[in-house]
Amino acid sequence: MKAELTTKSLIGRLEAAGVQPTAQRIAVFQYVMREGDHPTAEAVKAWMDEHFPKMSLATIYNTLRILVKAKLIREFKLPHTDKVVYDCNIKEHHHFLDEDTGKLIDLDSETIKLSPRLKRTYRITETHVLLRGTRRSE
Amino acid sequence: MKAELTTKSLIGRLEAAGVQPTAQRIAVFQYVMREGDHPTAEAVKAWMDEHFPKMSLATIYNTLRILVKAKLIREFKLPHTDKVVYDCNIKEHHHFLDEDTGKLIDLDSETIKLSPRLKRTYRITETHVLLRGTRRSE
DNA sequence: TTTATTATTTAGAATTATTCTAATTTTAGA
DNA sequence: TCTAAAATTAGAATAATTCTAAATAATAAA
Repeated sequence: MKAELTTKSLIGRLEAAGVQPTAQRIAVFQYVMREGDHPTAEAVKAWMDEHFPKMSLATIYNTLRILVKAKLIREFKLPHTDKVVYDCNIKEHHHFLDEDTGKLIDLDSETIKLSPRLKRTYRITETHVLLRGTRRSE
Repeated sequence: MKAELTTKSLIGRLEAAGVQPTAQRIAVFQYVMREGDHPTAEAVKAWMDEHFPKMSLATIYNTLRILVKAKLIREFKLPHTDKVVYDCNIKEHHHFLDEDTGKLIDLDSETIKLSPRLKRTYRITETHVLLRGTRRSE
């Protein structure tokens, strides 16, 4: 595991962001950062039901909201599902939905370019992109 | 009004698409094609309450679904709202959300370019883009 | 035309993800 | 330890959309 993803360092990050590191918050943060692959609140709940004594769904939603607000994780509303997806990647990036596996893949920001004319006409503050398709066999 | 948007021609398009042109369907289609600017089902309902004797919300949802399936209009799930938005523009295109006015603006498909590397790695079948920001004053 | 069949519309119930409420529990500080 | 503030909780509320089953309208057959 990457050094920055130890429980200790994650607690440090919560504190640095002004978020009290309760047992529940540590568990949710840890799951999204380490195990979860673009999890939904539902996926967090399922994991907690297995690995945490007892966490209410309300706490999961509350905690995810707090983590997003603190910019420790990001949330995405994507057009292929009604469920909000959480992402440990807080850098600006895009998504590719692999239709074979159903998995979301992060795409680097530079893989998509806006035309200069567009940037001249609009002051763009947010860019949401979801591509769908399949991986090409190599 | 453009010649192709007369009631007669819209009825013709419904028929050509194998959709029986009932009064309700003509009214909804007409509204989305002519008056509505990226309307939601709610907006369609509000308009019908003013201009159509009596149309149930179920019919509005049914009809919009039928029109989308027939590829006469398109629907978009955008990340800034939970409401589905309908669009008379059936060509592949993107959207810009003007944060000053709240209005959606259609962007030409060519305003956004995917990197060649990306296209080499993935077979992309759908591209969803929403940009947010403000219009630059000229 | 009459009748039979099929398609459409409808009101209201159901669904689903998420947020809210109000009460309880936990934590931190004096 | 005691108090106050913060966090957690169960369950109710919300909101957009879909579903259900009954009523209405339209089309086709006799």
